[in-house]
Order: sequence, then structure tokens, then C-alpha cells
Amino acid sequence: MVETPRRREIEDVASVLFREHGYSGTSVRDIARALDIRGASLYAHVASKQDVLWSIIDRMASRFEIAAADALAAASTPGAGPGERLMALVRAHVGVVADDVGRATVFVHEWRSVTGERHDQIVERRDRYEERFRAVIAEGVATGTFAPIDPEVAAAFTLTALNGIVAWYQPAGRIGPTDLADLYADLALHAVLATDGRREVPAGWREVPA
Amino acid sequence: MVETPRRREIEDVASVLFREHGYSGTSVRDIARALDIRGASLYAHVASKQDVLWSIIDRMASRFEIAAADALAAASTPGAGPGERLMALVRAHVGVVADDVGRATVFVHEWRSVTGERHDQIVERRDRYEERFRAVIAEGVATGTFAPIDPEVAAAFTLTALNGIVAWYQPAGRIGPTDLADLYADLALHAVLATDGRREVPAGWREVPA
DNA sequence: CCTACCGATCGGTAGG
DNA sequence: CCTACCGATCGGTAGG
Repeated sequence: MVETPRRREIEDVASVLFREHGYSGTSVRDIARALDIRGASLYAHVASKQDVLWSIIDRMASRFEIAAADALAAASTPGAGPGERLMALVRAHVGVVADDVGRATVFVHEWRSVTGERHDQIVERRDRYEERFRAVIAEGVATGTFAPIDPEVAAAFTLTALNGIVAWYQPAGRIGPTDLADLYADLALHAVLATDGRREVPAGWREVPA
Repeated sequence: MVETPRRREIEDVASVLFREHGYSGTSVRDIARALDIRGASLYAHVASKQDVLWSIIDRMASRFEIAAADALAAASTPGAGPGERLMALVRAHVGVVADDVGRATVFVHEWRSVTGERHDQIVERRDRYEERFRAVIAEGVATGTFAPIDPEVAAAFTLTALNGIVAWYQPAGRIGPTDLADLYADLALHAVLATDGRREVPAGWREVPA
């Protein structure tokens, strides 16, 4: 199916509805009603409800992939280390989420609703994407820039925090996309960054009372 | 409705199905099939599909509330500060999630599917719960134990990371519940902890290349 | 993009 | 816990 303006409109309203009610909680007639047409008329533009979901998921997956590749390329200059690369990955991810919270929510919550080979494909693409985070964190641990943490756990911690943005962020609110990216890059970096004696901190850390 | 053993069984299989397919993606007949009975027979035990969802959500909400209250009480002794309190809250939350990942997933993803006054109630209870995290973080910022971060953003970052455990954690995997709690407490604490010159770090941080 | 329609499935009830 | 059944809605097709 070619991408027509009408088709993009369908995707737009579908992403709002899928976000609010989920894929299975949204009917073809719900989507049509939001466009002021009949349910059957939707099929002049799309092959199936599943196809609408896929176009949203696929588009977002591509955006995340491109943003991460660009970020890593830009942060792989001499002088930049794993810290810069992690912050770049975080900023890139937050940027994509904040730029289209509706589709990002659908991507995060509804990729399980994708059926057939596309399901396998999206699982694989997600894994490749997450691997970038794991690799940068593992690099930072290896160089001592980051604390001696488990890269798998730290990457999962980080990525789920970033995806969690869809659960609370309001683009019209007091925090702009760039500020959000800065705030999250700061939090994500320090979560993994090596600090004096961090090895001892987790177990027996005691703050000196003021 | 009283809690009978059968009713608990229904809740158990429903939480597995709701987790996998979502509330609207799971039919009453799906639940019944998993119990080897007819769909209509389910209504001898529950009033509605919505009631099954609510019993899962309500049970988990109570567990989170009790765990957090206990954690804060235990970490409010003299000598304990916001750092200990945040770690205690994190450990408590992770403990509840890891102890019942199925119901926790339903709580995290399907509270939107709760209808009527119960929906308002769960929104309010969630907000009260999140407020505990915001307050502890704000306290830590005020005392200088934590970096000068935005408590709302930091609490959202932290809580979504904790809830993200349901997206990847496998109880039968290499990481036990206690280790998971320790790892997450460590990451969550350092994400907010004040370190030398952190005020400058977010903006122009440059790692010295090895 | 419409009307008319398809078989399948939905949550739930009646009455044992 | 069952059979039998209810009206409503589901995703989708035929044929303009």
C-alpha cells in the first residue's frame, strides 16, 4: 500500500485510539468514526486493522533505529567515550519518544499485538536496538568509566525508564523535549557512572546524617 | 464476592491471560477454557470480567501500598536519611513486582481498563503511592544528599524503570528477587545521588579519555 | 466512499 | 457447573 495523505490520517487517528484503548480495544469502526466515514470505507485505504498497526510500529522502529545510529556515529569521535555515547543514545531515544508520544506509546505497548512474521521481525529489531545500549554500557564498565554493574540489567533499567516517558510525559506541559532529553541523559548517566567507592555503595551504603 | 479457592484460581489464570493478551484481548471464554469449564460457568464465581480485573488490580495496589509503608517505617529510624528511604522504597517495589510478575504486569498495563469509580480510585491510589517517591527525592534534594534534580521527573524516571521490570524479568532466570532488588536500588540511588560537581555534569560533561 | 451483508465471537442471563 | 440462548459487535467482503 502506498502512503497517501488519507492513509497517514488513518494512522494518526489510529495511534491515538490504540494508545488510549489498546489495539484489541479499538475497533475498525472506532477508527472510521474518528474520520467520519463508515467502517467498510476504511478498506479502500488499508488492507486490514493489523496493517494499520504495523505501519505505526514499523515507522517508529525505523525512527528509533536511525536516531540511535546517528547518535552513536556523532558520539564516536576521538575524545568521546562510553559516557558520551550513552548520553547520545538516551537523548536520541527521548527525542523520538517526545516527538510523537502517541505512536511511541503504541510502539512500546502494542508490539505484542503484531502477528505473523512481522512479530518475529519486530522482536529481532528490538533486540538489535537494545544491544546498542548493552554494548555501550559494557564498554563503560570495561574502561572503568561506569561502575561494575551488570550491562544487561543496567540496559533494561535504562531503556524501560526511557520508554516509561510515554506513561507521564505531556508535550504541552512545563518540560520541553530538549529539557526532557537533558534531564533523562543526566539521570541515566549517573545511574551507571563510576563514583568514588561505588563498589561498596550498594551493599552497605550509609549516608552521614546532617 | 467472597474469596474462595476457585475464585483465586480464576484470578491466577486471568492474570496470565491478561498479561499476555491484555484485558480486551482476553475473552471470558478464554479464561474458562484455561480452567476447563464453560464460559457461562465462570459466572457462578464472578460477577463480571471487569470484577476479575479489579480483584487483580486491587490486590496488587494493596501490596504495593503496604510494602511501601513498611519500607518507609523501617527506614525512618535515626541515622537513616533520604538515601536509605529511597533504597527501601525501591527494594519494596521490586520485591512486590518480582514476587508476582503476572499480576504486576496486569497492574502496570491494565489499570486503564478499570471502569467506573474504581478507575478514579486507582488513579488516586497510584498518585498517593508515587507521591512517596517524590517526597523522598525532594527531601534528598533539599538536604543535598541528592543532586539538584526535579523530584517529579526523577520519581517518574525511577518508578517507570521499576515497573519496566515486568517487561523483561524472568523469575526462573539467573537473577533472584533479592539480587534484583539490590541491583535496582543501586541504579536508582545513583541516578539521583549527589556526587562531586554533579551540577555541572549534565550540561558539559566530558570524560577524560583513557 | 457508500449500503448491505457475512459468519464468528463477544459478555452475559435463564433455568436448571 | 451445565445447555441453550440473548442482542450487540467484531473484522472484513461484495458490488456498486
